[in-house]
Amino acid sequence: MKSVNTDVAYDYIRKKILTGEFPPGKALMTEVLAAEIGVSRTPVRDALRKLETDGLVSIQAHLGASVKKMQIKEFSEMCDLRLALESHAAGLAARNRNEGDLQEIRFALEAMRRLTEAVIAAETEQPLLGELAREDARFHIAVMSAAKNDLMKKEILRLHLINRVLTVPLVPGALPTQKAEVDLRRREVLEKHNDIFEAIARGDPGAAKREMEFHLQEMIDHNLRLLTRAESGVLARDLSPEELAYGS
Amino acid sequence: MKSVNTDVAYDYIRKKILTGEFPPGKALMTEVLAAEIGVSRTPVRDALRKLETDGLVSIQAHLGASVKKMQIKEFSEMCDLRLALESHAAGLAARNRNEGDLQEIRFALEAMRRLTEAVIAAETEQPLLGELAREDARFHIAVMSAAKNDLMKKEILRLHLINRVLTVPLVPGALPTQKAEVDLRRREVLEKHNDIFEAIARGDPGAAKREMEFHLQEMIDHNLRLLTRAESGVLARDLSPEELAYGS
DNA sequence: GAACAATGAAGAGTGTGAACACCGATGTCG
DNA sequence: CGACATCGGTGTTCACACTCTTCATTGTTC
Repeated sequence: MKSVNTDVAYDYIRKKILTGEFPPGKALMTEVLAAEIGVSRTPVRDALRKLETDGLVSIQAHLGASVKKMQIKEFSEMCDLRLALESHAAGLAARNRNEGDLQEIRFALEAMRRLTEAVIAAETEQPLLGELAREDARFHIAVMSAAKNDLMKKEILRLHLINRVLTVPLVPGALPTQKAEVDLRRREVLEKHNDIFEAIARGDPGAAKREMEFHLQEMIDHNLRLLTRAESGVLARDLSPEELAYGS
Repeated sequence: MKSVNTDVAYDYIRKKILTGEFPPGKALMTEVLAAEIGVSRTPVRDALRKLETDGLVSIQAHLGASVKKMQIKEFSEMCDLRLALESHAAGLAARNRNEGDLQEIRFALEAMRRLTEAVIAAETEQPLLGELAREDARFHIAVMSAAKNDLMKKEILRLHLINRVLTVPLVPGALPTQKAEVDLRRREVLEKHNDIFEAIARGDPGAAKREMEFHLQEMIDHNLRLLTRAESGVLARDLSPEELAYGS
Protein backbone atom coordinates (compact mmCIF):
# COMPACT_ATOMS: atom_id res chain seq x y z
CA MET A 1 0.00 0.00 0.00
CA LYS A 2 1.91 3.06 1.10
CA SER A 3 0.00 5.40 -1.14
CA VAL A 4 0.59 9.06 -1.62
CA ASN A 5 -2.42 10.55 0.13
CA THR A 6 -2.14 8.20 3.07
CA ASP A 7 1.47 9.23 3.52
CA VAL A 8 0.61 12.90 3.38
CA ALA A 9 -2.01 12.44 6.07
CA TYR A 10 0.33 10.27 8.14
CA ASP A 11 3.19 12.75 8.04
CA TYR A 12 0.87 15.66 8.76
CA ILE A 13 -0.78 14.18 11.84
CA ARG A 14 2.42 12.62 13.11
CA LYS A 15 4.28 15.89 13.01
CA LYS A 16 1.48 17.71 14.80
CA ILE A 17 1.60 15.13 17.56
CA LEU A 18 5.38 15.15 17.90
CA THR A 19 5.59 18.93 18.05
CA GLY A 20 2.92 19.00 20.70
CA GLU A 21 0.43 20.89 18.56
CA PHE A 22 -1.90 17.95 19.05
CA PRO A 23 -1.49 17.32 22.79
CA PRO A 24 -2.14 13.93 24.42
CA GLY A 25 -5.84 13.29 24.73
CA LYS A 26 -6.83 15.48 21.80
CA ALA A 27 -9.62 13.97 19.72
CA LEU A 28 -8.70 13.25 16.12
CA MET A 29 -11.79 13.28 13.96
CA THR A 30 -11.38 11.84 10.50
CA GLU A 31 -13.73 14.31 8.85
CA VAL A 32 -12.06 17.39 10.34
CA LEU A 33 -8.56 16.13 9.55
CA ALA A 34 -9.58 15.15 6.04
CA ALA A 35 -10.83 18.67 5.34
CA GLU A 36 -7.75 20.18 6.98
CA ILE A 37 -5.33 18.10 4.91
CA GLY A 38 -7.39 18.22 1.75
CA VAL A 39 -7.95 14.52 1.17
CA SER A 40 -10.78 12.09 1.71
CA ARG A 41 -11.53 10.33 4.99
CA THR A 42 -10.16 6.99 3.80
CA PRO A 43 -6.45 7.89 3.74
CA VAL A 44 -6.88 9.71 7.06
CA ARG A 45 -8.34 6.56 8.54
CA ASP A 46 -5.41 4.57 7.22
CA ALA A 47 -2.96 7.08 8.61
CA LEU A 48 -4.59 7.00 12.04
CA ARG A 49 -4.44 3.26 12.08
CA LYS A 50 -0.77 3.33 11.26
CA LEU A 51 -0.16 5.89 13.98
CA GLU A 52 -1.97 3.61 16.38
CA THR A 53 0.51 0.84 15.71
CA ASP A 54 3.31 3.36 16.23
CA GLY A 55 1.84 3.90 19.66
CA LEU A 56 1.11 7.57 19.12
CA VAL A 57 -2.65 7.33 18.74
CA SER A 58 -5.30 5.25 20.45
CA ILE A 59 -8.46 4.21 18.67
CA GLN A 60 -11.75 2.86 19.98
CA ALA A 61 -14.49 1.52 17.75
CA HIS A 62 -17.25 4.03 17.14
CA LEU A 63 -15.65 6.40 19.60
CA GLY A 64 -12.94 7.76 17.38
CA ALA A 65 -9.22 8.34 17.66
CA SER A 66 -7.23 10.51 20.03
CA VAL A 67 -3.61 11.28 20.73
CA LYS A 68 -2.30 8.59 23.07
CA LYS A 69 -2.46 9.44 26.73
CA MET A 70 -0.47 7.12 28.93
CA GLN A 71 -0.99 6.15 32.50
CA ILE A 72 2.04 6.16 34.77
CA LYS A 73 2.02 2.38 34.87
CA GLU A 74 2.02 2.06 31.10
CA PHE A 75 4.74 4.67 30.80
CA SER A 76 6.85 2.85 33.32
CA GLU A 77 6.39 -0.42 31.44
CA MET A 78 7.40 1.23 28.20
CA CYS A 79 10.54 2.62 29.81
CA ASP A 80 11.44 -0.82 31.04
CA LEU A 81 11.02 -2.15 27.52
CA ARG A 82 13.32 0.52 26.24
CA LEU A 83 15.82 -0.31 28.94
CA ALA A 84 15.87 -3.96 27.93
CA LEU A 85 16.24 -3.22 24.24
CA GLU A 86 18.66 -0.35 24.37
CA SER A 87 21.06 -1.90 26.85
CA HIS A 88 21.10 -5.05 24.76
CA ALA A 89 21.79 -2.91 21.71
CA ALA A 90 24.68 -1.25 23.53
CA GLY A 91 26.17 -4.68 24.13
CA LEU A 92 25.81 -5.53 20.46
CA ALA A 93 27.32 -2.20 19.51
CA ALA A 94 30.46 -3.02 21.47
CA ARG A 95 30.76 -6.18 19.39
CA ASN A 96 29.79 -4.95 15.96
CA ARG A 97 30.85 -1.33 15.76
CA ASN A 98 33.24 -0.20 13.08
CA GLU A 99 35.38 2.93 12.87
CA GLY A 100 32.62 5.00 11.25
CA ASP A 101 30.16 4.12 14.00
CA LEU A 102 32.65 5.13 16.67
CA GLN A 103 33.25 8.44 14.97
CA GLU A 104 29.55 9.20 14.78
CA ILE A 105 29.11 8.40 18.46
CA ARG A 106 32.15 10.47 19.35
CA PHE A 107 30.84 13.45 17.38
CA ALA A 108 27.52 13.34 19.19
CA LEU A 109 29.30 13.02 22.50
CA GLU A 110 31.55 16.00 21.82
CA ALA A 111 28.59 18.10 20.72
CA MET A 112 26.85 17.15 23.96
CA ARG A 113 29.90 18.11 26.00
CA ARG A 114 30.11 21.50 24.29
CA LEU A 115 26.39 22.16 24.69
CA THR A 116 26.30 21.00 28.29
CA GLU A 117 29.01 23.47 29.26
CA ALA A 118 27.26 26.20 27.27
CA VAL A 119 23.96 25.50 28.98
CA ILE A 120 25.60 25.57 32.40
CA ALA A 121 27.34 28.85 31.57
CA ALA A 122 24.30 30.53 30.04
CA GLU A 123 21.63 32.42 31.92
CA THR A 124 18.70 31.66 29.66
CA GLU A 125 18.98 28.00 28.66
CA GLN A 126 15.91 27.38 26.56
CA PRO A 127 17.22 27.48 22.98
CA LEU A 128 20.28 25.37 23.79
CA LEU A 129 18.27 22.73 25.61
CA GLY A 130 16.59 21.72 22.38
CA GLU A 131 19.96 21.30 20.72
CA LEU A 132 21.31 19.32 23.63
CA ALA A 133 18.35 16.98 23.56
CA ARG A 134 18.83 16.53 19.83
CA GLU A 135 22.48 15.59 20.26
CA ASP A 136 21.50 13.25 23.05
CA ALA A 137 19.11 11.51 20.67
CA ARG A 138 21.83 11.46 18.04
CA PHE A 139 24.15 9.72 20.47
CA HIS A 140 21.65 7.00 21.27
CA ILE A 141 20.74 6.55 17.62
CA ALA A 142 24.39 6.21 16.72
CA VAL A 143 24.81 3.47 19.33
CA MET A 144 21.80 1.63 17.97
CA SER A 145 23.15 1.90 14.44
CA ALA A 146 26.44 0.46 15.59
CA ALA A 147 24.60 -2.57 16.96
CA LYS A 148 23.80 -3.55 13.35
CA ASN A 149 20.31 -4.81 14.05
CA ASP A 150 17.78 -2.85 12.02
CA LEU A 151 14.75 -4.42 13.63
CA MET A 152 15.97 -3.50 17.07
CA LYS A 153 16.87 -0.01 15.98
CA LYS A 154 13.44 0.52 14.51
CA GLU A 155 11.77 -0.72 17.64
CA ILE A 156 13.85 1.49 19.92
CA LEU A 157 13.22 4.52 17.73
CA ARG A 158 9.52 3.85 18.04
CA LEU A 159 9.80 3.82 21.81
CA HIS A 160 11.86 7.00 21.76
CA LEU A 161 9.11 8.80 19.92
CA ILE A 162 6.37 7.67 22.26
CA ASN A 163 8.61 8.62 25.13
CA ARG A 164 9.06 12.11 23.79
CA VAL A 165 5.38 12.80 23.28
CA LEU A 166 4.93 12.23 26.96
CA THR A 167 8.05 13.74 28.45
CA VAL A 168 8.53 16.79 26.26
CA PRO A 169 5.45 18.57 27.57
CA LEU A 170 6.95 18.22 31.04
CA VAL A 171 10.39 19.61 30.38
CA PRO A 172 10.00 23.38 30.87
CA GLY A 173 10.01 23.98 34.58
CA ALA A 174 7.75 21.30 35.86
CA LEU A 175 9.78 20.55 38.93
CA PRO A 176 11.23 23.53 40.80
CA THR A 177 14.89 22.73 41.40
CA GLN A 178 18.16 24.46 42.21
CA LYS A 179 20.21 25.39 39.16
CA ALA A 180 23.36 24.03 40.79
CA GLU A 181 21.63 20.71 41.31
CA VAL A 182 20.47 20.54 37.71
CA ASP A 183 23.93 21.45 36.46
CA LEU A 184 25.47 18.71 38.52
CA ARG A 185 23.03 16.24 37.03
CA ARG A 186 23.88 17.47 33.54
CA ARG A 187 27.57 16.75 34.10
CA GLU A 188 26.79 13.32 35.52
CA VAL A 189 24.67 12.44 32.50
CA LEU A 190 27.49 13.55 30.26
CA GLU A 191 29.96 11.37 32.13
CA LYS A 192 27.63 8.41 31.81
CA HIS A 193 27.50 8.92 28.06
CA ASN A 194 31.25 9.02 28.02
CA ASP A 195 31.46 5.75 29.94
CA ILE A 196 29.11 4.12 27.45
CA PHE A 197 31.17 5.38 24.55
CA GLU A 198 34.41 4.11 26.02
CA ALA A 199 32.99 0.67 26.73
CA ILE A 200 31.81 0.43 23.13
CA ALA A 201 35.09 1.79 21.82
CA ARG A 202 37.19 -0.80 23.64
CA GLY A 203 34.78 -3.55 22.59
CA ASP A 204 33.51 -4.57 26.00
CA PRO A 205 29.90 -5.76 25.53
CA GLY A 206 29.26 -6.49 29.19
CA ALA A 207 30.40 -3.08 30.34
CA ALA A 208 28.57 -1.27 27.53
CA LYS A 209 25.38 -3.03 28.45
CA ARG A 210 25.77 -2.31 32.16
CA GLU A 211 26.60 1.34 31.62
CA MET A 212 23.65 1.85 29.30
CA GLU A 213 21.37 0.01 31.69
CA PHE A 214 22.48 2.21 34.56
CA HIS A 215 22.17 5.40 32.55
CA LEU A 216 18.69 4.63 31.32
CA GLN A 217 17.48 3.49 34.72
CA GLU A 218 18.58 6.81 36.14
CA MET A 219 16.83 8.71 33.38
CA ILE A 220 13.68 6.68 33.83
CA ASP A 221 13.61 7.34 37.57
CA HIS A 222 14.11 11.01 36.89
CA ASN A 223 11.27 11.15 34.37
CA LEU A 224 8.95 9.21 36.63
CA ARG A 225 9.62 11.66 39.44
CA LEU A 226 8.71 14.49 37.09
CA LEU A 227 5.62 12.72 35.79
CA THR A 228 4.19 12.07 39.21
CA ARG A 229 4.25 15.77 39.99
CA ALA A 230 3.68 17.88 36.91
CA GLU A 231 0.91 17.55 34.39
CA SER A 232 0.84 20.66 32.20
CA GLY A 233 3.02 22.96 30.12
CA VAL A 234 3.95 22.44 26.51
CA LEU A 235 7.27 22.91 24.81
CA ALA A 236 8.51 21.01 21.84
CA ARG A 237 12.00 20.73 20.45
CA ASP A 238 12.90 20.14 16.86
CA LEU A 239 13.38 16.62 15.66
CA SER A 240 16.52 15.16 14.17
CA PRO A 241 16.19 14.12 10.53
CA GLU A 242 16.48 10.48 11.42
CA GLU A 243 13.77 10.69 14.03
CA LEU A 244 11.51 12.49 11.61
CA ALA A 245 12.20 9.91 8.97
CA TYR A 246 11.28 6.98 11.18
CA GLY A 247 8.37 4.98 9.87
CA SER A 248 7.96 6.87 6.64
CA MET B 1 -12.04 1.48 15.17
CA LYS B 2 -11.72 -2.23 15.86
CA SER B 3 -15.05 -3.00 14.32
CA VAL B 4 -16.77 -6.28 13.86
CA ASN B 5 -16.09 -7.05 10.22
CA THR B 6 -12.49 -5.96 10.43
CA ASP B 7 -12.00 -8.29 13.36
CA VAL B 8 -13.62 -11.16 11.53
CA ALA B 9 -11.29 -10.67 8.58
CA TYR B 10 -8.29 -10.23 10.87
CA ASP B 11 -8.96 -13.40 12.82
CA TYR B 12 -9.66 -15.37 9.67
CA ILE B 13 -6.51 -14.43 7.82
CA ARG B 14 -4.35 -14.60 10.93
CA LYS B 15 -5.46 -18.11 11.73
CA LYS B 16 -4.83 -19.27 8.18
CA ILE B 17 -1.32 -17.90 8.36
CA LEU B 18 -0.54 -19.36 11.78
CA THR B 19 -1.81 -22.82 10.89
CA GLY B 20 0.27 -22.77 7.75
CA GLU B 21 -2.69 -22.89 5.40
CA PHE B 22 -1.41 -19.63 3.95
CA PRO B 23 2.31 -20.41 3.63
CA PRO B 24 5.00 -17.70 3.60
CA GLY B 25 5.08 -15.93 0.28
CA LYS B 26 1.44 -16.61 -0.57
CA ALA B 27 -0.24 -13.65 -2.23
CA LEU B 28 -3.16 -12.20 -0.29
CA MET B 29 -5.54 -10.43 -2.64
CA THR B 30 -8.12 -8.25 -1.00
CA GLU B 31 -10.85 -9.09 -3.48
CA VAL B 32 -10.43 -12.84 -3.19
CA LEU B 33 -10.24 -12.73 0.60
CA ALA B 34 -13.24 -10.42 0.79
CA ALA B 35 -15.35 -12.84 -1.20
CA GLU B 36 -14.03 -15.79 0.82
CA ILE B 37 -14.87 -14.18 4.14
CA GLY B 38 -18.08 -12.58 3.01
CA VAL B 39 -17.29 -8.93 3.68
CA SER B 40 -16.21 -5.97 1.60
CA ARG B 41 -12.65 -5.19 0.61
CA THR B 42 -12.21 -2.36 3.10
CA PRO B 43 -12.20 -4.40 6.31
CA VAL B 44 -9.90 -6.89 4.59
CA ARG B 45 -7.54 -4.06 3.78
CA ASP B 46 -7.66 -2.91 7.39
CA ALA B 47 -7.02 -6.42 8.60
CA LEU B 48 -4.05 -6.85 6.30
CA ARG B 49 -2.59 -3.59 7.50
CA LYS B 50 -2.90 -4.71 11.06
CA LEU B 51 -1.31 -8.03 10.24
CA GLU B 52 1.52 -6.13 8.63
CA THR B 53 2.25 -4.35 11.89
CA ASP B 54 2.09 -7.71 13.63
CA GLY B 55 4.86 -8.73 11.31
CA LEU B 56 2.93 -11.58 9.70
CA VAL B 57 2.22 -9.92 6.37
CA SER B 58 4.21 -7.67 4.09
CA ILE B 59 2.56 -5.11 1.87
CA GLN B 60 3.85 -3.21 -1.14
CA ALA B 61 1.98 -0.48 -2.95
CA HIS B 62 0.26 -1.74 -6.09
CA LEU B 63 1.87 -5.10 -5.62
CA GLY B 64 -0.49 -6.36 -2.98
CA ALA B 65 -0.01 -8.20 0.26
CA SER B 66 1.62 -11.54 0.91
CA VAL B 67 2.42 -13.71 3.88
CA LYS B 68 5.73 -12.52 5.28
CA LYS B 69 8.78 -14.33 4.03
CA MET B 70 11.88 -13.60 6.04
CA GLN B 71 15.48 -13.60 5.01
CA ILE B 72 17.92 -15.34 7.31
CA LYS B 73 19.36 -12.00 8.37
CA GLU B 74 15.97 -10.61 9.35
CA PHE B 75 15.10 -13.80 11.18
CA SER B 76 18.34 -13.67 13.07
CA GLU B 77 17.70 -10.05 14.05
CA MET B 78 14.26 -10.92 15.27
CA CYS B 79 15.61 -13.74 17.39
CA ASP B 80 18.09 -11.39 18.96
CA LEU B 81 15.26 -9.02 19.77
CA ARG B 82 13.39 -11.82 21.41
CA LEU B 83 16.48 -12.80 23.34
CA ALA B 84 16.86 -9.27 24.72
CA LEU B 85 13.22 -8.98 25.70
CA GLU B 86 12.61 -12.42 27.06
CA SER B 87 15.74 -12.63 29.15
CA HIS B 88 14.95 -9.23 30.62
CA ALA B 89 11.44 -10.46 31.34
CA ALA B 90 12.87 -13.51 33.10
CA GLY B 91 14.84 -11.19 35.35
CA LEU B 92 11.71 -9.21 36.13
CA ALA B 93 9.80 -12.42 36.78
CA ALA B 94 12.30 -13.41 39.46
CA ARG B 95 11.55 -10.10 41.18
CA ASN B 96 7.81 -9.81 40.71
CA ARG B 97 6.44 -13.35 40.65
CA ASN B 98 3.83 -14.39 43.17
CA GLU B 99 2.79 -17.86 44.28
CA GLY B 100 0.22 -18.22 41.50
CA ASP B 101 2.78 -17.39 38.84
CA LEU B 102 5.18 -19.97 40.20
CA GLN B 103 2.49 -22.60 40.20
CA GLU B 104 1.60 -21.90 36.58
CA ILE B 105 5.23 -22.12 35.54
CA ARG B 106 5.66 -25.33 37.53
CA PHE B 107 2.61 -26.88 35.91
CA ALA B 108 3.92 -26.14 32.44
CA LEU B 109 7.33 -27.49 33.39
CA GLU B 110 5.87 -30.73 34.76
CA ALA B 111 3.76 -31.19 31.66
CA MET B 112 6.88 -30.70 29.57
CA ARG B 113 8.78 -33.26 31.61
CA ARG B 114 6.01 -35.80 31.22
CA LEU B 115 5.71 -35.19 27.48
CA THR B 116 9.44 -35.21 26.89
CA GLU B 117 9.75 -38.66 28.44
CA ALA B 118 6.72 -39.84 26.49
CA VAL B 119 8.16 -38.54 23.23
CA ILE B 120 11.48 -40.22 23.91
CA ALA B 121 9.73 -43.50 24.72
CA ALA B 122 7.35 -43.42 21.78
CA GLU B 123 8.05 -44.70 18.31
CA THR B 124 5.88 -42.28 16.37
CA GLU B 125 6.33 -38.89 17.93
CA GLN B 126 4.28 -36.57 15.78
CA PRO B 127 1.09 -36.09 17.81
CA LEU B 128 2.97 -35.57 21.08
CA LEU B 129 5.37 -33.05 19.58
CA GLY B 130 2.55 -30.58 19.09
CA GLU B 131 1.57 -30.95 22.72
CA LEU B 132 5.13 -30.54 23.86
CA ALA B 133 5.57 -27.39 21.84
CA ARG B 134 2.33 -26.05 23.30
CA GLU B 135 3.51 -26.66 26.84
CA ASP B 136 6.83 -25.07 25.98
CA ALA B 137 4.98 -21.96 24.85
CA ARG B 138 2.87 -22.10 28.00
CA PHE B 139 6.02 -22.13 30.09
CA HIS B 140 7.44 -19.06 28.40
CA ILE B 141 4.12 -17.25 28.54
CA ALA B 142 3.85 -17.99 32.25
CA VAL B 143 7.30 -16.50 32.82
CA MET B 144 6.33 -13.37 30.90
CA SER B 145 3.15 -13.06 32.89
CA ALA B 146 5.12 -13.29 36.11
CA ALA B 147 7.25 -10.36 34.96
CA LYS B 148 4.17 -8.14 35.36
CA ASN B 149 4.83 -6.00 32.34
CA ASP B 150 1.95 -6.23 29.90
CA LEU B 151 3.63 -4.24 27.17
CA MET B 152 6.66 -6.49 27.22
CA LYS B 153 4.51 -9.60 27.29
CA LYS B 154 2.55 -8.40 24.29
CA GLU B 155 5.69 -7.63 22.38
CA ILE B 156 7.27 -10.99 23.12
CA LEU B 157 4.08 -12.80 22.15
CA ARG B 158 4.18 -10.96 18.85
CA LEU B 159 7.71 -12.18 18.24
CA HIS B 160 6.76 -15.73 19.23
CA LEU B 161 4.08 -15.76 16.56
CA ILE B 162 6.35 -14.49 13.82
CA ASN B 163 8.91 -16.99 14.95
CA ARG B 164 6.48 -19.84 14.65
CA VAL B 165 5.29 -18.97 11.17
CA LEU B 166 8.85 -19.40 10.04
CA THR B 167 10.05 -22.29 12.12
CA VAL B 168 6.97 -24.52 12.18
CA PRO B 169 7.16 -25.37 8.49
CA LEU B 170 10.67 -26.65 9.15
CA VAL B 171 9.93 -28.90 12.08
CA PRO B 172 8.92 -32.21 10.50
CA GLY B 173 12.10 -33.89 9.44
CA ALA B 174 14.02 -31.11 7.85
CA LEU B 175 17.35 -32.11 9.23
CA PRO B 176 18.18 -35.81 9.24
CA THR B 177 19.47 -36.57 12.73
CA GLN B 178 20.01 -39.52 15.04
CA LYS B 179 17.12 -40.17 17.38
CA ALA B 180 19.50 -40.58 20.32
CA GLU B 181 20.97 -37.18 19.57
CA VAL B 182 17.57 -35.52 19.41
CA ASP B 183 16.50 -37.19 22.64
CA LEU B 184 19.61 -35.94 24.39
CA ARG B 185 18.84 -32.43 23.23
CA ARG B 186 15.25 -32.78 24.48
CA ARG B 187 16.49 -33.61 27.95
CA GLU B 188 18.95 -30.74 27.92
CA VAL B 189 16.23 -28.30 26.94
CA LEU B 190 14.08 -29.62 29.74
CA GLU B 191 16.89 -29.14 32.25
CA LYS B 192 17.40 -25.58 31.05
CA HIS B 193 13.72 -24.88 31.65
CA ASN B 194 14.09 -26.30 35.10
CA ASP B 195 17.09 -24.05 35.81
CA ILE B 196 15.10 -21.02 34.71
CA PHE B 197 12.20 -22.01 36.92
CA GLU B 198 14.40 -22.48 39.95
CA ALA B 199 16.12 -19.14 39.49
CA ILE B 200 12.75 -17.42 39.32
CA ALA B 201 11.43 -19.41 42.26
CA ARG B 202 14.30 -18.43 44.53
CA GLY B 203 14.03 -14.80 43.38
CA ASP B 204 17.40 -14.48 41.67
CA PRO B 205 16.94 -11.98 38.79
CA GLY B 206 20.53 -12.19 37.58
CA ALA B 207 20.49 -15.98 37.34
CA ALA B 208 17.03 -16.07 35.80
CA LYS B 209 18.13 -13.66 33.13
CA ARG B 210 21.36 -15.54 32.40
CA GLU B 211 19.63 -18.91 32.22
CA MET B 212 16.96 -17.61 29.88
CA GLU B 213 19.56 -15.89 27.75
CA PHE B 214 21.56 -19.06 27.44
CA HIS B 215 18.52 -21.19 26.70
CA LEU B 216 17.25 -18.88 23.98
CA GLN B 217 20.67 -18.48 22.40
CA GLU B 218 20.90 -22.23 22.11
CA MET B 219 17.45 -22.45 20.58
CA ILE B 220 18.24 -19.66 18.14
CA ASP B 221 21.45 -21.34 17.02
CA HIS B 222 19.54 -24.56 16.55
CA ASN B 223 16.82 -22.91 14.47
CA LEU B 224 19.34 -21.04 12.36
CA ARG B 225 21.10 -24.29 11.61
CA LEU B 226 17.80 -25.75 10.48
CA LEU B 227 16.88 -22.71 8.45
CA THR B 228 20.11 -22.66 6.51
CA ARG B 229 19.47 -26.19 5.31
CA ALA B 230 15.79 -26.91 4.88
CA GLU B 231 13.23 -24.88 2.99
CA SER B 232 10.07 -26.93 2.53
CA GLY B 233 7.56 -29.11 4.33
CA VAL B 234 4.53 -27.89 6.21
CA LEU B 235 3.20 -28.96 9.54
CA ALA B 236 1.30 -26.84 11.96
CA ARG B 237 0.56 -27.45 15.59
CA ASP B 238 -2.44 -26.14 17.46
CA LEU B 239 -2.21 -22.84 19.23
CA SER B 240 -2.70 -22.24 22.92
CA PRO B 241 -5.74 -20.12 23.76
CA GLU B 242 -3.55 -17.26 24.92
CA GLU B 243 -1.51 -17.25 21.75
CA LEU B 244 -4.66 -17.29 19.66
CA ALA B 245 -6.10 -14.46 21.69
CA TYR B 246 -3.06 -12.25 21.20
CA GLY B 247 -3.89 -9.02 19.43
CA SER B 248 -7.61 -9.50 19.25
C1' DG C 1 18.01 -14.41 -40.38
C1' DA C 2 17.79 -14.83 -35.47
C1' DA C 3 18.06 -13.02 -30.93
C1' DC C 4 17.48 -9.39 -27.87
C1' DA C 5 15.90 -4.98 -26.34
C1' DA C 6 12.50 -1.38 -26.34
C1' DT C 7 7.90 0.23 -26.64
C1' DG C 8 3.08 -0.07 -26.52
C1' DA C 9 -1.40 -1.86 -25.07
C1' DA C 10 -4.18 -4.73 -22.17
C1' DG C 11 -5.20 -6.50 -17.84
C1' DA C 12 -5.22 -7.13 -12.94
C1' DG C 13 -5.40 -5.15 -8.55
C1' DT C 14 -5.01 -1.53 -5.60
C1' DG C 15 -5.93 3.43 -3.77
C1' DT C 16 -9.43 6.83 -3.37
C1' DG C 17 -13.77 9.01 -2.83
C1' DA C 18 -18.68 9.64 -1.75
C1' DA C 19 -23.00 7.69 0.08
C1' DC C 20 -25.20 4.69 3.26
C1' DA C 21 -25.73 2.12 7.71
C1' DC C 22 -24.83 1.65 12.32
C1' DC C 23 -23.42 2.73 16.94
C1' DG C 24 -22.92 5.50 20.96
C1' DA C 25 -23.68 9.89 23.35
C1' DT C 26 -26.37 13.62 24.68
C1' DG C 27 -30.42 16.05 25.69
C1' DT C 28 -35.33 16.13 26.31
C1' DC C 29 -39.75 14.64 27.69
C1' DG C 30 -42.79 11.82 30.35
C1' DC D 1 -35.00 9.37 37.40
C1' DG D 2 -35.52 6.60 33.32
C1' DA D 3 -36.72 5.90 28.49
C1' DC D 4 -36.63 7.53 23.94
C1' DA D 5 -35.41 10.38 20.06
C1' DT D 6 -32.02 13.02 17.76
C1' DC D 7 -27.38 13.83 16.22
C1' DG D 8 -22.48 13.53 15.59
C1' DG D 9 -19.18 10.42 13.94
C1' DT D 10 -17.46 6.25 12.59
C1' DG D 11 -17.60 1.59 9.95
C1' DT D 12 -18.88 -0.29 5.62
C1' DT D 13 -20.04 -0.62 0.97
C1' DC D 14 -19.56 0.10 -3.80
C1' DA D 15 -17.86 2.35 -7.89
C1' DC D 16 -14.24 4.72 -10.23
C1' DA D 17 -9.48 6.11 -11.33
C1' DC D 18 -4.92 5.17 -11.26
C1' DT D 19 -0.71 2.56 -11.10
C1' DC D 20 2.05 -1.18 -12.04
C1' DT D 21 2.85 -5.55 -14.36
C1' DT D 22 2.93 -8.46 -18.17
C1' DC D 23 2.92 -9.87 -22.68
C1' DA D 24 3.16 -9.22 -27.45
C1' DT D 25 4.86 -6.80 -31.25
C1' DT D 26 8.23 -4.23 -33.65
C1' DG D 27 12.69 -2.44 -34.52
C1' DT D 28 17.58 -2.98 -34.15
C1' DT D 29 21.89 -5.24 -33.98
C1' DC D 30 25.12 -9.04 -34.49
